[in-house]
Amino acid sequence: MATKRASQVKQSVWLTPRPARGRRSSRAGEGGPGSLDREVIVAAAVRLLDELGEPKFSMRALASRLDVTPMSLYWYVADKDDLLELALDVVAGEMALPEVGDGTDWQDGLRALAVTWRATMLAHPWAIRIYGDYLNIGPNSVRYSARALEIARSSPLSEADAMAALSAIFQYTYGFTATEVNWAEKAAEANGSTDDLIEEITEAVRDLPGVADSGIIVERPREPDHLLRERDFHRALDWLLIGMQSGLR
Amino acid sequence: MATKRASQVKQSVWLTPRPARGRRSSRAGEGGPGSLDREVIVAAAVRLLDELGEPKFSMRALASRLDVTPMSLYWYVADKDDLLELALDVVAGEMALPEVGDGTDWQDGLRALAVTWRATMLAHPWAIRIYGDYLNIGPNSVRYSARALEIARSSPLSEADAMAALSAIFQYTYGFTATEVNWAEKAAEANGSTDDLIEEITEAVRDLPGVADSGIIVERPREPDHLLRERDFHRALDWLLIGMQSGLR
DNA sequence: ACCTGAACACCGTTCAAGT
DNA sequence: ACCTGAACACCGTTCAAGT
Repeated sequence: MATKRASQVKQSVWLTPRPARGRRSSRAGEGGPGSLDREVIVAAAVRLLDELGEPKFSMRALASRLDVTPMSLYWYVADKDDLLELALDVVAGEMALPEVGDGTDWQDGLRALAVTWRATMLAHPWAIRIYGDYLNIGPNSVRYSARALEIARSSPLSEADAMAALSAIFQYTYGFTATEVNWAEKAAEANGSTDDLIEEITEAVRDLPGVADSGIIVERPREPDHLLRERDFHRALDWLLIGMQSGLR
Repeated sequence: MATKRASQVKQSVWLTPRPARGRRSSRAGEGGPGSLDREVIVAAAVRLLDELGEPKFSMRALASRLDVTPMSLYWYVADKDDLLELALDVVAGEMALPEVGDGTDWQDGLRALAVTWRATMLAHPWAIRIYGDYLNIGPNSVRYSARALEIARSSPLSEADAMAALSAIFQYTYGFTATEVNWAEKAAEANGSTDDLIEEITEAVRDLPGVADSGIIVERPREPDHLLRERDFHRALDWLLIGMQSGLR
């Protein structure tokens, strides 16, 4: 990730689309070793990433999952970076595209864009970790971005404001979801729920130098974390949308 | 990162603070090999991370920079994770704390919190990449968080809204800055400015399948990127603050 | 055309040993 | 108390070789 060719903008698989190699789906659904294929490899990568998480995922682990030598993968993908970029676009393909136009409100549209993005990333926590390392211009990502553009432009906002609105919604959603995923992963490592972890951390932080002696009160929320999270996520979206609206007069 | 002890919540150096080992600053400013110290190591780590970036930083590289064997570092820090967590708190120490109370507006306070956080992270791009992997409860981080709490509570918002407001500001700022850093890093890899990169990508994306044939117009902004970024960053903060304000009546 | 084996240049970290 | 050397269990990727 981000450790790529040091020169031009070949920064993406999608900009130098070598054709997928391997048997071109002759007799579909054959299975078993030997039936390698770029799509098969990428699909297996997504599943293994879901299983192991990004830090434990490796080319070697993927190869052994597919019952081949690590190096055989390199017949189909240029390197690990390219494979991950392909995997990201598979994930992007899972995002439900919100409707646009006539009946639907642009504010509902923007919210729906945020909601589907978050849901998809929560389903593949590794994806949000590497998301920023790639351009995300695969067919599925592009489809999503195009719809996002349409929705933003269907609003009464100026072109500049519409673009800023899209960025704002997206960057907030990115930050929120990344934080969310990190807590979930920390909780999983501690073999507990996010609530347990928050409880423990809150206790511990209370006794920290600089906290105990200052006047700050550190309270843990009295509400289950996932409910609070849901509410807070939408509350900030409300705030953003209200703010956007307000500029219209 | 995130590859830690699989059991309890010893998830942070700060929760199990082994005393820093090494000569306790006898005759300060001695320099040269042999004058190892936890602080010296962490400071060197920050500098090397600034220089190399996170992906190229390694315990071995740090050791060779300090003219010692890799393993000598492990006398002072438990592992790489702990070292990075310590480095992150050094960075947190660079954040300017906004004033709170009487004279100053809570909205200006929240904005200042976002601005200083972003500025600090832009100065140490590696920091934002690993930020989410740690609890960030070192003394400097805690000082910042405490001030953030004070500012939020100085607002007329309800306790719940004040907490949600803080999250919203922070998560938006995190998302915005992370995106910003990623673009800057991609530009650096391509040996060009962010503007050049955006230009090239925009051109390339235009010709992509699914873009060319659809009706979407992909235009590049007519304004230098850093200006646009500054404006957009603050515009979304405006929107959030307007939204928060609006709930008060 | 597709896959393998050996090898290279890396990692973080262990352990026992040196001073 | 502090530092080292050798070794282990990993990485991604090269290259030449097999079929």
